[in-house]
Amino acid sequence: MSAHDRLSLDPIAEARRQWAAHGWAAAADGMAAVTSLMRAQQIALARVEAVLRPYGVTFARYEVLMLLYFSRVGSLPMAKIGKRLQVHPTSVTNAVDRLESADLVRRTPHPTDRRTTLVELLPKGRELAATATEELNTRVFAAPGLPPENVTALVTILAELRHEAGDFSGPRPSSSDAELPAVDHQ
Amino acid sequence: MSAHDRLSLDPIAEARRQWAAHGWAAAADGMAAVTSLMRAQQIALARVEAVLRPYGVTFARYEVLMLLYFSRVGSLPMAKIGKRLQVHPTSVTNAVDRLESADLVRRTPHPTDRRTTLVELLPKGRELAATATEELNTRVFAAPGLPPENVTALVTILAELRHEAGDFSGPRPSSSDAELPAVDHQ
DNA sequence: ATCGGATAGTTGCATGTCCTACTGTTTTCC
DNA sequence: GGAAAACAGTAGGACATGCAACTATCCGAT
Repeated sequence: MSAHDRLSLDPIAEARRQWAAHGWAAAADGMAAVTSLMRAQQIALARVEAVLRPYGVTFARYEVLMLLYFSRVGSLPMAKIGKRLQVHPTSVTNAVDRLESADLVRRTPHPTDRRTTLVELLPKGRELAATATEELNTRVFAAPGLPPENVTALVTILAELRHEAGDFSGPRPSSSDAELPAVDHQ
Repeated sequence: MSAHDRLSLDPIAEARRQWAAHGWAAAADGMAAVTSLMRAQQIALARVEAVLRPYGVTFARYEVLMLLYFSRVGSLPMAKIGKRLQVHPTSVTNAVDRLESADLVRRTPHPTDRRTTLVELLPKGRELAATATEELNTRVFAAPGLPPENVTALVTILAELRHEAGDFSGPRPSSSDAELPAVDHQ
């Protein structure tokens, strides 16, 4: 993260220009979109982690915590966590290892299936989740640096991208919660 | 990456619901936006890296290559690369180390400033850049998994986010190349 | 019942990113 | 001029992520 030295020109717009100049106009927008995604994620992640740092957790671990926080029982199998967060099983192992070291969660054997390990949210973890969320909400999520209508549009567009990538098979998101973002092309 | 097992419901929409249910409605959209960004970046990166893998480079290294490819002289100072790509100096060192090992670039001393190291694109690197770009363009950038108008909208919205985050000080992107995406909120 | 395939988790390895700290250079300013 | 500040690049350390490989367990088809 950290915007080491502000540039005068948008580097992505610059790259887009280069793409067009080299006869790759058809791919210029796609390139710009992918590159923007990379950078925007970096920015968003940096903001979130800045808030979470004092709590001693990263966004990845925070997500695990919240998943458990929302689950009625307060515990979930590792595999289910990985599926919900859409990350590799090894990432779950890593996150849970660290959360366990910090006494925020605990591993428990599954009562009937000896293959699966349950991750249980401990009181300390539950409290951290609640407190950190409050702060994240006010300092980042409630003020993401975009006008509300663009936030919604962003979510909708990315939902379509995620759906297209096979993240979930449910209904196309565009038609349910929000409307398809209709961009006014001048 | 990898969409390990497709879920029936959109996990982010699910989280958004939970947020609202817990009295955090004001932050729900922001949370969804940030989370979507994380996942979308993962998806985009995975697609790109899948194409680049046979070439033996990652997206980070590819970006360095392209920067040099576009520079007239074919060489740039490390610091300038870091600023353009908006990454930490140590990341540039890392990428250049590997590119140099693969004989794609070469480090040269700066003629007048002995602090700076120039990175020079070698013929092999130039060729790889051209070939890989062709394939990336056709396999990813030209078909990013979104309708063209949404790709443009995405780029515009993210440009605003990046500008807001201080990535560049030039003109607000929304008013120059593309129009402000006007989302129809039904 | 049993064997083969699917599942759950872990470990080892490679990568990228950032941060902090440190060494040289160059520039700035008194 | 000369000291202080800024700048360029690198080394070491902490994390997260993914892949491949491996063990243990469960499940289904024969």
